[in-house]
Amino acid sequence: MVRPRTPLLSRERIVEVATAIVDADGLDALSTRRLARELGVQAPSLYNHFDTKEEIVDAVGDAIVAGVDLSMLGRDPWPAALRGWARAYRAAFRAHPHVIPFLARGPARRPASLRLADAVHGALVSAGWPPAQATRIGAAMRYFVAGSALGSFALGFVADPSLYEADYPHLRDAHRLADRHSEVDDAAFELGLDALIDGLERRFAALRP
Amino acid sequence: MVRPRTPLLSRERIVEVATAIVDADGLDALSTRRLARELGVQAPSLYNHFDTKEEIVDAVGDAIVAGVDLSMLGRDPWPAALRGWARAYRAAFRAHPHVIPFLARGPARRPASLRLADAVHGALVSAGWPPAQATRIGAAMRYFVAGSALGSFALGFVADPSLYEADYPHLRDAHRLADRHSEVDDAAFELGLDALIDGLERRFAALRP
DNA sequence: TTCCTTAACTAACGTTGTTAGTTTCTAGGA
DNA sequence: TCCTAGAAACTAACAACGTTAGTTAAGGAA
Repeated sequence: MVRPRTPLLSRERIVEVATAIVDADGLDALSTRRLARELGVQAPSLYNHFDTKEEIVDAVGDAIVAGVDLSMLGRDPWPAALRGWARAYRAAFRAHPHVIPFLARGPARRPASLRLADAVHGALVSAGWPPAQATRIGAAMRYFVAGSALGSFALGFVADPSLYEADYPHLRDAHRLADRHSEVDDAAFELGLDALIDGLERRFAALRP
Repeated sequence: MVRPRTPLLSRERIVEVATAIVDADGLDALSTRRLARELGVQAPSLYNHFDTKEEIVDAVGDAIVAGVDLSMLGRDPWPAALRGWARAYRAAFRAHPHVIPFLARGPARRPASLRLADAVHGALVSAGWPPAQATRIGAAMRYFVAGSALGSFALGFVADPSLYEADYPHLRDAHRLADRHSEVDDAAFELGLDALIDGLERRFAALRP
């Protein structure tokens, strides 16, 4: 087949199918050949729309970040805004867990990630935080949210009690974590988020004595 | 060459050279053929000692986690212990930055990671935290530390001012972050860590009114 | 109409992780 | 001491990977 009447591919369609593959089977499952096959096309055709495979993954990441709600930033008081944004950010990540190690590399030149960083920093500065502090807060929040979305803490433990009994006495009940993993992870996220913002509020209060 | 008098390879030597390659040139540079070449051997010989390449990277990761100092846990008061442990954990990660995307990928099934989780949980419980809360704190701390080690926040930004000027007004000075990245990341880590532990201490105080 | 660009193709290259099968040496038991 | 099992290296090869080169025909502009 050559040059069809109406194009078979578009950047949008490629990104869409690539996201589906990554969500279903992980980042490693995304090969140019499989992506092309699911698009009804041969692999090299992708290079008419993207220069490299990495550029495709970049676009997938950007599409995900673009879905994060930022409306609370600059509207709500900064602690509530930060809390709401962190929840929205985490929710977007958890919907596509396989992409996180990639996203965690930073905003690079992805417009949606830059827009997000811009909104967070802007909200903090206009709330009264000194710019240098606002940068640190944005970074610290990203650390926490990315880490929490990265992988389940609770699912890291096996459901087999005998693994822990002998060698890890304090993990005696760890085998129960796998069953309640989303509950445990959610509670840990909320606790950490509360504690973090609590600590920031105290620092904010100390700013203007 | 066949079956030499004294073995050319050992798990230790393989892990050692693999770590050196990854530290020098990144995870992608670690191929079985290059690893074998630097060990003076052919690639398939590695499979006499490890079943898959992933197992080799796993062993590299475990060796790194095994190097984290845990001595403060159960010795120092819990806030100081938590702070010291988080710093040691992050320092171990930052000494081998290229391995982190991998460590971040998989859950903690490695013995060194289990030993670490055991020590953290034990220290919190014997300090007086209810076990359920201790689990959440351990998780939240891991989120933060893993996220902070995962990738530099500051290095995520490009050193080219023109990228930000037009579209991202609050990121006007973001192009300067790359130069001072370790300073920025260190300060963000310390701020977040302080705020987090601060918040936890308030919750601890509220535990026994 | 002519002509450049676009978007598909086929074929191929060099690398990758891994397996199969072979050879030779070592270690342990009879 | 001899025999055997298995360990540890090898060579050869496979399928899959990302990517490039070169080809072809349709679309759009002049």
